Amino acid sequence: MKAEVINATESGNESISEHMEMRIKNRDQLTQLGVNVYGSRYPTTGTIGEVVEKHKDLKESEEGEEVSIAGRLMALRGHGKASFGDIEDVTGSIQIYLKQNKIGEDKYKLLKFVDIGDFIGVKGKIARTRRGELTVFLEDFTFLTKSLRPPPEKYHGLKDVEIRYRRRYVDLLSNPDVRRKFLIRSKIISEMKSYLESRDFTEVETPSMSLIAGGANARPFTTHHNALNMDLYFRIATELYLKRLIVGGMDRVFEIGRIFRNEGIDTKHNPEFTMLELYWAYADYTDMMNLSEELISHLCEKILGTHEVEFDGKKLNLKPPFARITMEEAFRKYADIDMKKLRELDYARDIAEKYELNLERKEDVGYIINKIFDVSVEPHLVQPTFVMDYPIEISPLAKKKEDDPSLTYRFELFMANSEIVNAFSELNDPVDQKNRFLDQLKKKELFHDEEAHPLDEDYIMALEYGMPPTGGIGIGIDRLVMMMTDSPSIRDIILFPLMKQKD
RNA sequence: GGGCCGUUAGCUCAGGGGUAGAGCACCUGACUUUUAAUCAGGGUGUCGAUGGUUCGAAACCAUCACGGCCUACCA
Repeated sequence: MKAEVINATESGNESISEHMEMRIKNRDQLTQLGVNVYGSRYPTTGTIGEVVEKHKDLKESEEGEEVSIAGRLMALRGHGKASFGDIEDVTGSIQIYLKQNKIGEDKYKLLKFVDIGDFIGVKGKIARTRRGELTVFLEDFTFLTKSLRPPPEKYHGLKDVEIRYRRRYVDLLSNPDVRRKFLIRSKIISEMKSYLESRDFTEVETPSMSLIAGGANARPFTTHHNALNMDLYFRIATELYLKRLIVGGMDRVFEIGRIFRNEGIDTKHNPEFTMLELYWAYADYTDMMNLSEELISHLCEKILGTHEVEFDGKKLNLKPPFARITMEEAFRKYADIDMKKLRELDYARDIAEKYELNLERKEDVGYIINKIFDVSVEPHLVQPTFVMDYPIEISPLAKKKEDDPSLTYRFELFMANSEIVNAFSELNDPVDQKNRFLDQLKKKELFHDEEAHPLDEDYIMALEYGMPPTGGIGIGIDRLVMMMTDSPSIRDIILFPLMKQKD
């Protein structure tokens, strides 16, 4: 018996706890009584949420309709020949009441073998108890699935962050707020799609694996295709493929895609994350600013019902228009730094030293300016703010400004001191683009910069066919979800974050 | 990568050289309108792992593993 038990339940080398043994015994007792503890479909009259909604005005003396519902048993309160319980599905939870003389002595005895966490189907009339609680007065119940492991404590839920991330299913089943966050994440993405589709954008899918990983500064993951005997990279951005589609005449495209970057992990970074990239022909970066503030405020209104969002103890007002400031103005306003002077390498180095920046030998003026910006200006950017006109060296895919070729038509949107959106008027001159790529290659050699953009000859060729003036945008979905759900860590809004192997 | 902190029962946590603790959960019994049900009884444990110090280690020391926060890099 014991051997069979272990066979059926062992996962890894873990020993069987007393709690599991009790549950396994209950399962076996039921099986011996001819009960199928892993039942099949259970036709319901609706979800628990629907039943609760439908009967929310039911008076204490009234009797509601007869319902069949299914869910996970989350609590059981025995009272001898009667018992209360709570069952829960994704839409909500409701109390159930079982009385021996209602469902019969034999059936009531089976309750002894029911454990919290089991899935059951129940049938009965809706009414209120003496305390006014909406309750299904059971006429019958059916085993749908036996649970062999005890759920976490009902009051505190599962707190251990390591187990929460490694066994998200336990986190989800015991912490309703976690479930709520992931449902919001899903809504944000689906609402984003329908919003963009309503503006005539077409959703597309571009390759996740290719010979060149371009479109961003990042180190890629590598993999290998056996049949073709070919090394491949996982994408670090969708940008260059999407712009090829603009060349091809798909004037408004977007992709909400998984991106992979082989870099550090912290509260704001997971190796795989999700980004919206969107390209709009005949538009420019001012259109992108309008679009991003409208999109973000639309999502807040539609999903949260408010423009006031609290994140990390900071109150954010996401009602448009968002503040717009050039990088040069931002430097002056928040750090009393003259950005024009920063273009002199020696001066930039001095300032960088003042901020105790580690420059890693990447002594490129644009790079240093950006680093100084990160430490001197970014900490001030709590309310949503567009920072415009980035240095050309760190913006190799953006069109340069006509009145100042050291800058580009690029902006980033900051909220709660974090970058959420990166967008620009796309560079569509193939000669300029090729030179920018070559500059990146020089950086790669000069500074051993493994994150520099690679040269993508096919992309240049595409530009040679002609890409209309285009505005493009990238939105970090994970960061946006973090803001909208007040989640301080990216791991709280990625269902299965990457964890180190244990044992 | 560096610094600090954590890992004790199924879960939430206390304990800090001398027999392993509490609440919830669980087990036994009582209870036909409870809801963090109640009442009476019962601790169910490789104290993250491995070494060391000690008469004696969950505790002290060392190393390792995993995790968290801060920091550095990146979105």
